[in-house]
Amino acid sequence: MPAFELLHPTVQRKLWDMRWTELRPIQADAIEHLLGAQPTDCIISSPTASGKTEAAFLPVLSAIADDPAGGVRAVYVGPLKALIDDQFGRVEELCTRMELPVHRWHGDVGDGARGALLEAPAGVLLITPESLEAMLVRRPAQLPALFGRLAYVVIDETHAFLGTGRGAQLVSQLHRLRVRTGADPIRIGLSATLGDRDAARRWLRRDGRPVRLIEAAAGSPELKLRVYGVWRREPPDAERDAERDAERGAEPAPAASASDPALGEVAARILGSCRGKTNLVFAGSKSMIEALADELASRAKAASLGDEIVVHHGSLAKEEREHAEARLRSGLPCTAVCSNTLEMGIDIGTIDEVVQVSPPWSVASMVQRLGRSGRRPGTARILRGFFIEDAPGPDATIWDRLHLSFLRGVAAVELMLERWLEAPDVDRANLSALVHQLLSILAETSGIRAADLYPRLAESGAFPALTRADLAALLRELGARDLIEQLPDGALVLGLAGIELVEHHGFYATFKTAIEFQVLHQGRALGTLPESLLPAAGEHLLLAGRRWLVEEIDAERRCVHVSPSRGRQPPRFASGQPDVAPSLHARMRDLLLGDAVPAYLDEAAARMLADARAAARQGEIAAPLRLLDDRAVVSLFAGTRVQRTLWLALVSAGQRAHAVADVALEIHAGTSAWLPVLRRFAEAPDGDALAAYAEERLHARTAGAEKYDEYLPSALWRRSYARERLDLDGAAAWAGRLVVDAAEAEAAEAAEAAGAAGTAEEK
DNA sequence: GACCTGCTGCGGCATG
Repeated sequence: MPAFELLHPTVQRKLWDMRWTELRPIQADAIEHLLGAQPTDCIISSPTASGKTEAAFLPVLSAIADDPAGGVRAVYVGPLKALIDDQFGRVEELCTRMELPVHRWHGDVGDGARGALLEAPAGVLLITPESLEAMLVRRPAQLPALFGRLAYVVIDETHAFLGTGRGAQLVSQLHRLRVRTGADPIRIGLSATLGDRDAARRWLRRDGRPVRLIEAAAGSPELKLRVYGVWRREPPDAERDAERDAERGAEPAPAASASDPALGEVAARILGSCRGKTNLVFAGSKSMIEALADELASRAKAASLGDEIVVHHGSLAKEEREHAEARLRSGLPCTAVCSNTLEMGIDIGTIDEVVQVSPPWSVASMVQRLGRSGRRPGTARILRGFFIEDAPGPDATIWDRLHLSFLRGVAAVELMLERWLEAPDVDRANLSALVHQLLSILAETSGIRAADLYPRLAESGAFPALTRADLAALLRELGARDLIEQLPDGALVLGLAGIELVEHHGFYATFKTAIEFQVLHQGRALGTLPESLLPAAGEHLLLAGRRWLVEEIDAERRCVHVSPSRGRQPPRFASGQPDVAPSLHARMRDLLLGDAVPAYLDEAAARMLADARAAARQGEIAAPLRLLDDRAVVSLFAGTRVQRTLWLALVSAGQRAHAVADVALEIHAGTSAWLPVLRRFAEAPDGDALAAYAEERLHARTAGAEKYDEYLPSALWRRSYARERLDLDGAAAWAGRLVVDAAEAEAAEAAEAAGAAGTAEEK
């Protein structure tokens, strides 16, 4: 039967009303699968704005149209409140002719709307994982009435959940709902970019039931691609000013106007190609976003362009972000300087050009960003990359001259063109999320026997590596910390510390956030800054694309009061850095050692590549190991994890080694010192020992760790660190290879020395 | 130099 015929009559009428002339192939496939004879879980994968939401909701609404009440029949889980608000409008529009209520529930939803759902649960509910968590913890008795008849769960932006603690939380929640209410809904994942299809299916359902993959036929609109190299020839103004001040013996001016000429040049060129259009400019950091937006805005103003420059990132107030989104949708010329907050499917209308300033950390991220343009039929996707590199000065090292950041950008473009994407690790242990779900289950059940707890966690599929012994060790640790306790009848309940944790409103999220100060202008929220990097009163601050003077800091209320000003100083934000995949590093190395010049490089970028290749030849980067007089240089380009593992193997054995960016190592000792270390490591890599070193000496368990890592038994944390942050097999293979290379080099050297000695004797 | 996501219940006050 044709897909349209399978739809419920009211849904069909709605499509007539909306003057749809045909269903897209992905929608027809989804309808035929979900309304066919054997509907199963499925993943619908197709580009952004290709009608994925409708592909899921047309069949779901059809299926529940005649029986919409007696509980929520379909749940939509979204990773962002803004996305939920957008989708709420779209689903409501689809439901206008139907007697089918649509509800939304997240932190900004008022009591009235919440009451309406609780009073008569029915229809569709759009919700975040955190709000679902709050329901599980606070309203366990109401769950059967709310979700007992749940038939479908739609998970939007599935790729954002894969392999993350938040993803484990969501999968665990679905299992908990099933245990409590008996409902076992069909799961429908929606995604634009999937690096590993089988992994995505395994993540969605792990009990062996089939998961159907419904994919749009390959074939994307034409891609117009250009990569520009930009040289930073001199230090930024701030540095120069500081140096001049230092020479004069003066205090550095607090209101230094930090202007980076390279960023200014990028801004001028972006305006040149983007003026009069609607564009997204992705920059590498929030600090750079603000600095670049300021450069763009002052140039647009000086040239009297009507183009508006807006800003969008995670440290801006909701009102500021909504202003940017509305302006993008308006159709008036607009350039948004943004972070990955605009990667996901929030409605921002049609985008003409996507600009990437400084390389992204992953290929998947770049693909998501590019997916934002070329969505109008017949238009091309346009991507411009601007990669800034320091012009090498007299002190530049080989590593400076390799232009690694530029190379990472070009390598990411190359992999993107080959349709390669990073694969998420969906089999990871998710220990921090495990602690979170364990405490949450104790709150939900007000007590559960240990024998019932293991299956509830293990059978959820959220914690694939969990053994009974691991859980027992974890329970002992949590008991010792008063987070849980065991009653005389054997039931596990929350302890005093556990109750305190669960009752705090910060409990519901699996991720942690640093303490932040709110930035206010005349009582109006602009955004937030981390407590650890606050500017002082009297200093300047760029935020939300405008220039401010810090008037006063109210530590008690955690507020920074600002007023408009002319001085500019980019804000600072603390952050870690993600691990780069081995494939991306490998491609950087291939680029260095190859001789092909991609056609999309402009003249300066081609020059950068040529310079980097010359430096690579001079530095003998092709050789994995070079023995110099006072040190050994190891060129890895093997991914951050291999580098971290080898570095730990050396320093934990007392060697002086240090990392060169994340692609190489320098060992400051003779081979007689470090060769035995690597030989032992190659033969028997001991992940636990390396993790122990990282835990005790580098405080890896607190600094940069996940939210509840601090409550894990040491042994459990170490095993997961070794598995998730290190690459033991990869590093052991490298160690073995280096041992062989070093032995060969030394043998060659000895032979040469012997030969030289022989020649000397002959004389 | 380097990303992002989320949040309850209740007391107190103003307003119709």
